[in-house]
Amino acid sequence: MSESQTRKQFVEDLTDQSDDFSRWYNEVVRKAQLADYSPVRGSMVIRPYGYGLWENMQRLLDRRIKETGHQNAYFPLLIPESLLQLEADHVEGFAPECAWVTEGGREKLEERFAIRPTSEAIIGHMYSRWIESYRDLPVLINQWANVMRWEKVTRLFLRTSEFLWQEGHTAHATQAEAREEVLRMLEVYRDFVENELAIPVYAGQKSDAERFAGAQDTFTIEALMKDGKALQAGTSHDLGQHFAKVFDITYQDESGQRQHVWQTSWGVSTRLIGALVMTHGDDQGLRLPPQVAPIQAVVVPIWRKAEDRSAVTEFVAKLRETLAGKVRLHVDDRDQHSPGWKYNEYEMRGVPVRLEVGPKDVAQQAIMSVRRDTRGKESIPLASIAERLPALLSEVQASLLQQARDFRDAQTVLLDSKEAVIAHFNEGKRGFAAVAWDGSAAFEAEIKEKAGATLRCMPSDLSRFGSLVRPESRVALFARAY
RNA sequence: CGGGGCGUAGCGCAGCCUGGUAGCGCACCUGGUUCGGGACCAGGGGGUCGGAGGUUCAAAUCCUCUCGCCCCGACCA
Repeated sequence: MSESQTRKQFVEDLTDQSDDFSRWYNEVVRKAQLADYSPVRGSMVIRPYGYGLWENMQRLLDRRIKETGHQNAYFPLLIPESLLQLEADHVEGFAPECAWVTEGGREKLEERFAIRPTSEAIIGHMYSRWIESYRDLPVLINQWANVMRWEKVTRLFLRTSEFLWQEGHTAHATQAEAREEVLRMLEVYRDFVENELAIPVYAGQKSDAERFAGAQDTFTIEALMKDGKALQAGTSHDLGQHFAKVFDITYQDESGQRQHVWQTSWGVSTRLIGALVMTHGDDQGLRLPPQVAPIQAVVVPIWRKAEDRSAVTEFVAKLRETLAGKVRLHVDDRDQHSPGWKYNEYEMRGVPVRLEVGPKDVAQQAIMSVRRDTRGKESIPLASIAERLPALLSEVQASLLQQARDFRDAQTVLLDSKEAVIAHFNEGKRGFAAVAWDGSAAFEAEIKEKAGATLRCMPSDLSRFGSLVRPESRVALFARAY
């Protein structure tokens, strides 16, 4: 039997990515205890390890949202149908996936409530009451919330009926200021996703066919998963004055004229956890970027004899003290599992660095570190671990981003025609295909129809697409997508 | 929503064709020995076979309906 066949005997073993990527994904999400299925169809339970990831993401993104002048607030879960219906495109976009509350207590409601699929309507309604003067602008509010969309086909983190996200909703005096906000937040997302999640993205604008229901323009960051499919990782919408007009959000300008505000909305969701899994994971399991990993380093104590045990325990206590407040550390001193078992377990769960402490290490007053991304080993003296380990974690973070970027770049091709794009995807190739696009809906629709690839975005950074740049067309990235 | 597949112990599966009172591996519990890449021995606990109805002396097994999940397509963060 080969090694891989032998390994299959273990419960915690995973399907190889190359055998069945979807299956690998489902297994790793559940076995690493990120999430589990719930008794509610299409809904999942986010387990502590997965929620810890989300909390770290929240903290890092929330900081950026506040640094750009926004405040958090909370709007209600239930949205009156009458409010939702005010904006035709919007309600058209969400109608098929709304869940409705029709009863309260034992009485049927006169007007049913939608469980929010997003909050433009309720927030627009409130803004119309809050905004009177140009002095009230801009309004820069974000909320962290759950939303619900009645999805027919669900997948853990990628598409569930209920999911967690943040949604920013802003109102501005001028179109230019709103557009500036849209692009500012897109850049915040790009920076957050690349630097904290180590996921490289193409930032750009959506086509009319792909933009958000009710938006004037939608901007997006698009990531590439290891199976070659693209994933929309965040969106930022220029809402123009559509919602301002239907919700009557107006202000008096300096000359006393009544004007409609210009609005934006932008969001990222727990889908980013799915992106993280599929960007970095390998056949052994997750590989988490240290910046968001719930456990940055796991300590595995090793002993043979009773006297080893006390020496090791003592050493581990010192190690713990040295690293307190510097690294998110977990010591696994459980007796029921061997060190080897623990190595496999924490590799599967993606812990960036493992610290092995056995009698040999105690004798040398050092710790054997093993990084998850390359399995590179390095013995670090206790005296320098407080400096070296954070540096090592930074190296892992940088390395994951670099690996993902190399993959994404290698999977991005420049093609010279619609036909070439169709042929590319129909040959079974994946990744991003860049092409000069005449802007016609027919061009886009034909590729979608014949090759199953959609226009992911028109990238704003054209530095690597120079040969496709023409005055009469725009550069468009096509991909098979989640 | 269309096509395909699967529901038997916590997980992975066998048993179903050819009905006869449910089994294997891992996990779990107890005791002991172990521990530097998934330890071993001994003992033990756990299942209305997804659900409902039917056929039969007898149903995990045959029939009907139903629910759920997975994969591939159409729609979406």
